[in-house]
Amino acid sequence: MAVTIREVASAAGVSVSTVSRAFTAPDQVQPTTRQRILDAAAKLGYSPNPAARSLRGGGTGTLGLIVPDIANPFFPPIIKAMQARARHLGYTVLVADSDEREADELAAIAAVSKRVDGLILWASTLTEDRLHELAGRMPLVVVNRHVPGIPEVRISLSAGIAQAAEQLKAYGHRRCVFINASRAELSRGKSIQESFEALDLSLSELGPYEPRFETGVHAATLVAAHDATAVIAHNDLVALGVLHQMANLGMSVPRDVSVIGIDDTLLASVSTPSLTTIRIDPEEIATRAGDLLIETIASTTGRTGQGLEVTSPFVEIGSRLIPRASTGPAPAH
Amino acid sequence: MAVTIREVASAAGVSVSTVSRAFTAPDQVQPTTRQRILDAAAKLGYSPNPAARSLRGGGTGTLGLIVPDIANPFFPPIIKAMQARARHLGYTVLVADSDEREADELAAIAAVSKRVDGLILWASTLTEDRLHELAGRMPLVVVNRHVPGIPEVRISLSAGIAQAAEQLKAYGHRRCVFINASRAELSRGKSIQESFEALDLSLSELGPYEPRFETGVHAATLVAAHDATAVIAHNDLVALGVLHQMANLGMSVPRDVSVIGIDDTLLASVSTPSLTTIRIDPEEIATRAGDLLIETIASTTGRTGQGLEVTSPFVEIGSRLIPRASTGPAPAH
DNA sequence: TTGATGTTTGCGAACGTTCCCAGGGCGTGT
DNA sequence: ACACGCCCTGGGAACGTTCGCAAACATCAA
Repeated sequence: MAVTIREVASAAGVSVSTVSRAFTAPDQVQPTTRQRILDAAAKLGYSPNPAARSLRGGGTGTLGLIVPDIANPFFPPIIKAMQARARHLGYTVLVADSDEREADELAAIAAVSKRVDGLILWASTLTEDRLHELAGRMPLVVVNRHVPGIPEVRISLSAGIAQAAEQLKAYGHRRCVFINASRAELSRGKSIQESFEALDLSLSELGPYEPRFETGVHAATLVAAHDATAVIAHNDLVALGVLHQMANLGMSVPRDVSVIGIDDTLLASVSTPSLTTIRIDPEEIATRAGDLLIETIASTTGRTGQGLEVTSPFVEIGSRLIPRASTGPAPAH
Repeated sequence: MAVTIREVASAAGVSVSTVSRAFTAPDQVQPTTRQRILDAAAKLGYSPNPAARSLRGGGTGTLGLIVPDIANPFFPPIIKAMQARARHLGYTVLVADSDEREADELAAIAAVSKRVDGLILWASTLTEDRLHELAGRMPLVVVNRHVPGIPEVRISLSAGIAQAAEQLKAYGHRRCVFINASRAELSRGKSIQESFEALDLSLSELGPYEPRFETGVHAATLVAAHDATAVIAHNDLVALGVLHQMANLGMSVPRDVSVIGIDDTLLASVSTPSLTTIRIDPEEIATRAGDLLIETIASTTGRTGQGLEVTSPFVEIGSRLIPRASTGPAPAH
């Protein structure tokens, strides 16, 4: 069996209370006693039982993260970064995915909710009412979703898009196409439309389609029909579909057409040609979302998050263009 | 506060024991009573507190999975599949990564070990002694690692490699290159060497390098020097590096040279040209590893895994060739 | 009718921890 | 010398659940 606090106590010749304090409130116990306890604990290989701790009411020390799809290459770096951040703050992260179906999301929430101190819901499919109800039951942070009264992290593409528009403009492009493959109501199209208009670039929108490779393949064949010389895709995966089909059609990227992705996933850096894309920094978003949740937890428990400065319950993450080889000067004519 | 078993008990007019049994041993309680309890529980929104459960000694209902790198595109589909399998069997999965460093792996193990019923260690960096010690303390399954006496899942590439060799042979290739980018002692090279020899194909080995995109880029320039017409890379990522550099060198794939990857990650299916690769089925490996762990847990606890047939503590996962567009006939001469 | 057997239920201890409360020791100001 | 306060420590209840034990009741054979 695992070694308990009691064994450490008798080994150190103190009571269990003192051992407990030696770990949770080190300054309330005399340094010499404390050292004796720590030594005994180390020798016995003691570490506190999280189940007992959380039963007593101390929280679980775990954050829940529910993303649409773990296998979507956009998320793994975020998960990884959040793990790192959370561990640094003494938390563990429990990840699950919703497959973008409400039923699965509810199942995932049910599976993790009792094991975590709070939940980060990424692009939740739940109704606003349900989210409010959930937020009443436990600390909640939503990402890529706006629900009044619930702490939120939002990804803003506008900076990256503006940079993309600038680059295309500078390269002499005039007519562009946006491939909309968003299944959610919040399309990236509106923001793009505005940025391009501001620079006097014509932009046609294709779709909406599903955010799949084949969508890019399909849409690529339509680009020529729009007489466009640049394509901006809903994400890197779709952009790769475009790249693929352009090659099939005997067109050269970026000589004949420029292609821009969104997300800066691994895909973008290893494609041929490498993909110019709009980057959303996974570390930043993971850190901000994690911190926001911990802060929300702290404010409900009263227990203070260790050294986190107070932030607004609304956080915006920026983006920027990562120029690579898939964009270049517009063809002469 | 959350609703407890006591409230359900008084609502249903029975004792807490009976409520507990209604959930954990349904056949020990009279059907009518049981129904009354279930109704009350549903109305109150009761669900058992996992912390209390595991404190009492019932296990945590969680499996730990430690992989080298969550962001490596090979793992997300495996994680996803294991989550699905585990949930189906009433378990949750807690994932962490080791970054292939012993210190980080130990930290990850420390962080999760008290919260899980057992651990799956993927390509562990730990010494055999440490692993044995760990296995003595909790149920353990290792993947891609052989330690006598510890349940193991091994990935066998031989079938896929044989198919690859066959295909290259049939396409008339004679001289091939293998890019070794394994940091572990167990290189994929030996198995490959054997398969190719068996078909009378010449195989030169490059490396060992790090398993990175740039490795492929670098190695590609060496292929011509070996007078080879086919490349088999340590994994898809390295293969994409080869593809990338071949394009830079003005060589066409598969016209001038054929390229084969390993793993069949998302990368392989969306590259241009799409990548012929050796597939390891993520669902199979996740299922087998998960089941093996649950079984190991059951055999130590005495608690029987729900309806899993007994398997040997050694499981081998096969592989097969996924032919795509990066392989083709050898150049005429 | 009686004893044996089986089914359904309740009581209460135990899991490992935290934290409130109280008590003892010691220094300080009067 | 006394009272007061502070620092350090120990005792013990509580968290929500499971499970061994035994009581209550029904069934059935002799």
